[in-house]
Amino acid sequence: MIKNLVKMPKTLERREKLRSDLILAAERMIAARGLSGLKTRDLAREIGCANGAVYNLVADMDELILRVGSRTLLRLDEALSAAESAGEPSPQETLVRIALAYCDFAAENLQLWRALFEHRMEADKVVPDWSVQDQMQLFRHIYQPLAALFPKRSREELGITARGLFSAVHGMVALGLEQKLVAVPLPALRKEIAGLVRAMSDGLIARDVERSGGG
Amino acid sequence: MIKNLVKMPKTLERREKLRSDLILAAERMIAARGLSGLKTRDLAREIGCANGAVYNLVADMDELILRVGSRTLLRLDEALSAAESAGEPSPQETLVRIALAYCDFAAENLQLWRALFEHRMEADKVVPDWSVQDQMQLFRHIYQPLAALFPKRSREELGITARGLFSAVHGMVALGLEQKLVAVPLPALRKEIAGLVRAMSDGLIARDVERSGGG
DNA sequence: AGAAAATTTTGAGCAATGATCAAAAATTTG
DNA sequence: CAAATTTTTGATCATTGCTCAAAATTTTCT
Repeated sequence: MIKNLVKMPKTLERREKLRSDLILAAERMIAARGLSGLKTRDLAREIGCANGAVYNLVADMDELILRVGSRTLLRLDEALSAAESAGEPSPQETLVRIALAYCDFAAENLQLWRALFEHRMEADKVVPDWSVQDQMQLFRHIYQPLAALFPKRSREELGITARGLFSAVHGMVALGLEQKLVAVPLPALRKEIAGLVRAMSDGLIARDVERSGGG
Repeated sequence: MIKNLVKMPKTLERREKLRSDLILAAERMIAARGLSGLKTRDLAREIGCANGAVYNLVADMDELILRVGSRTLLRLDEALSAAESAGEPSPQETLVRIALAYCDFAAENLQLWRALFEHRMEADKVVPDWSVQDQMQLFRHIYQPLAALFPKRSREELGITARGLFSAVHGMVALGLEQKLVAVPLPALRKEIAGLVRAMSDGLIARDVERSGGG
């Protein structure tokens, strides 16, 4: 029968509250014990419902992990936004600040940040659109300073450069924070990143000038 | 009782053969179905032994995955070595060739390459030394051309730069081959990588000159 | 309000999986 | 060849994500 959408029945209210509790509990659990430490039974106990009830709130673990990822991406986005506008407006230094903010966020939210990249969708299931959109937002922070540095480049070229630069920084952070390869002290890693970002943008500018005129 | 080490009894022979079969089967299985598609029962069936026998050949799944990783790293090392010496000897172009070789290897061995980074040791177990050593070897390819470019830098500084550069390329390959973010066609990715590596080394050289004299 | 209908929650249970270990099989020794 | 030793086996355990019939709850209808 058709639901009364105005009264917001107790059931729906409770459900929304529970769903939100579930996502928060999952977030805490990943932060504390890593993606592989996330267990449905622990979650159910934590939010006070039956094992099976988790699947009334969320289609499966994949969705839950993606929801947590969405929250992590949102916070990351905020951190990058803050870095974008704090400090001197020079595009190069803005790029450096954003890179360092990315590094700091990853270090401070290690497990949640890792979960973003470790998680693999169960075979032949596609990542839902809302999650993909979340991810794409990140490049936009880096896009603006790049556009200022390279006014002649097309939107598409800039997009490619932005993704490349972002990926390079991501790699440095990823391998830098990985204890698998030699663990690097955080200050050293930050210095390394700042140096390479400056070098990359210097190099890109030099090649840009070379290309479009001044020899 | 004390084993006769000369006769190489049938048992040991068989065991070594089985162990080797096991690792090869695991390699094929990861290549075909990804790290998460690796199952002990399938492995046992594949090499023709009982389920439990897998644990006579290998301590646990972690060790097996590390053994496969060791083989993958060896092949990667060979690919990078080949790139190091093929083509013009200019250090910059050598760096570009190595980066592209890394990219190509990852693309051609996608699942095995991913397994190298996806795998996480079970909680509070340490990666054995032989595996760590394998991993460190990779930086050495990039170290030599860098030493040629920056003769004044100390061994330690060069090591840091080498790791940074390697990590940056790794990041571009990792996010570039990840269908999670927008899938990039391989030729475009290679172009992007070559461009950024050239820019990075240009930038690094400029900053080096600036630092140690001409300015 | 109260009974019937519809919905939601529950938790026992399923299937898959990594790992174990007592018993069976094979090998070596004497 | 029989006893002693080692190796292999596969039934079994514990853990998981997930399902689904039954129980509990909520809503609807009179």
